[in-house]
Amino acid sequence: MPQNDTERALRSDARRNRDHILDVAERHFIEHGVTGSLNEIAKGAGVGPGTLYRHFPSRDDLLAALLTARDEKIGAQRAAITSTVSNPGEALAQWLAALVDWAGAFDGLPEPLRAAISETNSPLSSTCEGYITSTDEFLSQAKREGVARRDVRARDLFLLALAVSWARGAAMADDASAHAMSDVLRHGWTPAAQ
Amino acid sequence: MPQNDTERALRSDARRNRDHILDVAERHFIEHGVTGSLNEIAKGAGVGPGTLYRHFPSRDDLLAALLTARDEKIGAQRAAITSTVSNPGEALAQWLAALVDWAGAFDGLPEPLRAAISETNSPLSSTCEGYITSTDEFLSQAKREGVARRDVRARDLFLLALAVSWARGAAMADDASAHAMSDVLRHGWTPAAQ
Amino acid sequence: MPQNDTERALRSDARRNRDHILDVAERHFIEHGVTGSLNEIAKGAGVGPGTLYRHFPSRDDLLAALLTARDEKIGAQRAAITSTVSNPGEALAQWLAALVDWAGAFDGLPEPLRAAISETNSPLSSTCEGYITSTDEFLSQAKREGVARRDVRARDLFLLALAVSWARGAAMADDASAHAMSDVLRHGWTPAAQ
Amino acid sequence: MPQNDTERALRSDARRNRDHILDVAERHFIEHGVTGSLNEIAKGAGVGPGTLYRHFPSRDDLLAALLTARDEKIGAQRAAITSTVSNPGEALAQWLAALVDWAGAFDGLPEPLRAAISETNSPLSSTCEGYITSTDEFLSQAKREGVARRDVRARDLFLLALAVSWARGAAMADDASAHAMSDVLRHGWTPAAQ
DNA sequence: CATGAATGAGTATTCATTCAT
DNA sequence: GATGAATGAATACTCATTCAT
Repeated sequence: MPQNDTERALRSDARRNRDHILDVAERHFIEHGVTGSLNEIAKGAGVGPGTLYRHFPSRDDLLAALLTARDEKIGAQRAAITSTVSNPGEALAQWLAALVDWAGAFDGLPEPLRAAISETNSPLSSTCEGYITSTDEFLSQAKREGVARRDVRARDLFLLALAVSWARGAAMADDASAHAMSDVLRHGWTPAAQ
Repeated sequence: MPQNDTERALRSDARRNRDHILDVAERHFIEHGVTGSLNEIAKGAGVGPGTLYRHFPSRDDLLAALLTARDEKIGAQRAAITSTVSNPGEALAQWLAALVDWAGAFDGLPEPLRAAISETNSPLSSTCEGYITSTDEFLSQAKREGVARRDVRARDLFLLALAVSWARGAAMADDASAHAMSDVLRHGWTPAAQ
Repeated sequence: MPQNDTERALRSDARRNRDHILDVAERHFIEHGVTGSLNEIAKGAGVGPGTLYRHFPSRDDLLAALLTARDEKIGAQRAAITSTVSNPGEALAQWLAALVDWAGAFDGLPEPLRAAISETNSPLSSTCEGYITSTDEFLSQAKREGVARRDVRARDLFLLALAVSWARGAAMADDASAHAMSDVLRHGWTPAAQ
Repeated sequence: MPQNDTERALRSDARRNRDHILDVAERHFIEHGVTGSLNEIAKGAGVGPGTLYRHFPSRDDLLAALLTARDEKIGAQRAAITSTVSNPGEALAQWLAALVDWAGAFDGLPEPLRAAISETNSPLSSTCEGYITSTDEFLSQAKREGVARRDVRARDLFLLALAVSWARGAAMADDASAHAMSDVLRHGWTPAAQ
């Protein structure tokens, strides 16, 4: 029986399907936020909901895959910061700004990310842990140089970056606010020279 | 003594109903978060959905009423801070902490509050505006005394308080994080003595 | 006891209330069609739904009262036709046109009118019967003069007038159609000279 | 023989479901009119509301499907008229009578049909358009033979057929009226020999 | 592996009507 | 006689998830 052929075809089809689903899902999440209908995504990708479900058993799996695809981008940012920014304080600041942007990729993305921090079962957990680790590297370096407070923890900074991203999420359209909040994150609302 | 009760009821059995609905809604929101079923609340209060709808045309109306009922509490806090805390920086810090607690009354509450900031039509809008004004009073005083940065705006601080409250949400149960985030909000992650 | 005074006041209030309700209901029906919410009308008139219900136990009672108020207008039309149009065929045609307009006063009005013809219990029944009688007068005269077919009945003509009004009801915006249908009603779709 | 049945089911259990829904819907609409509850139909068919919704996204879709199933019947009537009635006037008359019957299949059916004429988006629109076209064919032929007035339009005749069907509705149960109205439609209320 | 039909609980919302005040 | 609070059945519609084909 020529199943060999069939199986190969299926595998390549599956791969193509998976990638296509991701493309469609990304567009859908950008347009409708992360709570958009999964069935709608399946329909948009030309597959049945069962196929979507097979590839991504939950919404978080889909999100995790989408974020993994973006790993490269923020990874490049991290490398660029590491290699070009000598001031560790500035480096941490830029990294946190990158995180805020990253979590703002889709409307409502901060929510499942926050949830994933507390639930080790979520497919987004490892994603978050990875970025918490990165944050810790920048933070540790900053602490060593004395430009970050010793009592600040990487996990909290990551969570705050999500929070700032969440706060931005509103139909704010106010760039000033966005910057101001990141600024408060860095310096607090107390004056630098006090 | 019983007549007193009766007279109140005579004036309006609706009053009793309304209060009862609010009680039930409060319990429901505490247990199931602000997205809990309104019909369930009506059922729990022993009234038809129409009655709930008559008193509170939208979920936000219900939330606004619930928060108004708590006005007294946070108002008292504000008064206490004003009268007992002489340091304006500390006063602002305590006020923001009170706000974070306030927005954490129900799971998911920060979300509609954030939305209400951008929509002038929401019944929660005036609630938010009131607290933004209070924040501005504390902030202005702090600026006058030079213990708050001049480029920080009350609206952004309020939004950040919501964001911290949001970040606290879920099964965080980590008090250290909660305090740490409020602390970062005040001082940033940079050392005080720089 | 000064109930005499009170009763007089109530009566005059009631009268004013009734008239005011009718005014508001007319506006409401014109804007929202005859299926518009009765409670909304009560609210608009500044009375409780119970008051509306007391004056007009059913929607049809309200419609009947509204149509009675218009009796004068169509009555005047009838008188004018009778006194100025000598040709009985033309008179019947004009009367039917007046009926079509009358039944088109509110969106959806033909529906309860049609129902009222078959139900003797409806408050609209007597209204309809009255106009059927008027139609019969015009029709009989036309028959006597040989300008109306003997096998046509007044009730059917009235019903057809309602039907034409119903057909117009759609967002037609097509005056030609409106006239054409009335014309078919008079002459049929067969040529006059055949 | 049972396999035949099974194979059909294999090809699509949905087919059986769809047909069953249509059967139930037809009975329901006949008994309760076209405004009957869709959920009730779903329940009656033993399917969830989602299944009904999947097959027929809107009430009009369901009606359109039901009418399509009757296409055959009225199509046969049209063919019979065309082939057996040589007099084009009589042919048009019979076709219009067939339309009146068709639109009277369910209580309240004329209403959505009328609405569909003005809305190009309705699933019933194409159905209506088709029958307007058929009407035009009969009408044009009649005009060519001089037995229909040249200023009568097919769309208006179709609408009038709906109107007559509408007028027949409710508990009329008066066959004489029904015939009379169709007759007026053809000849008007003026005598043939004038 | 893919399909997509089916599920069916769940939610918000409306409104004529009643009746205690 | 007036009020208006309460009723509560009823309806349309959604969507994650399953599973027979």
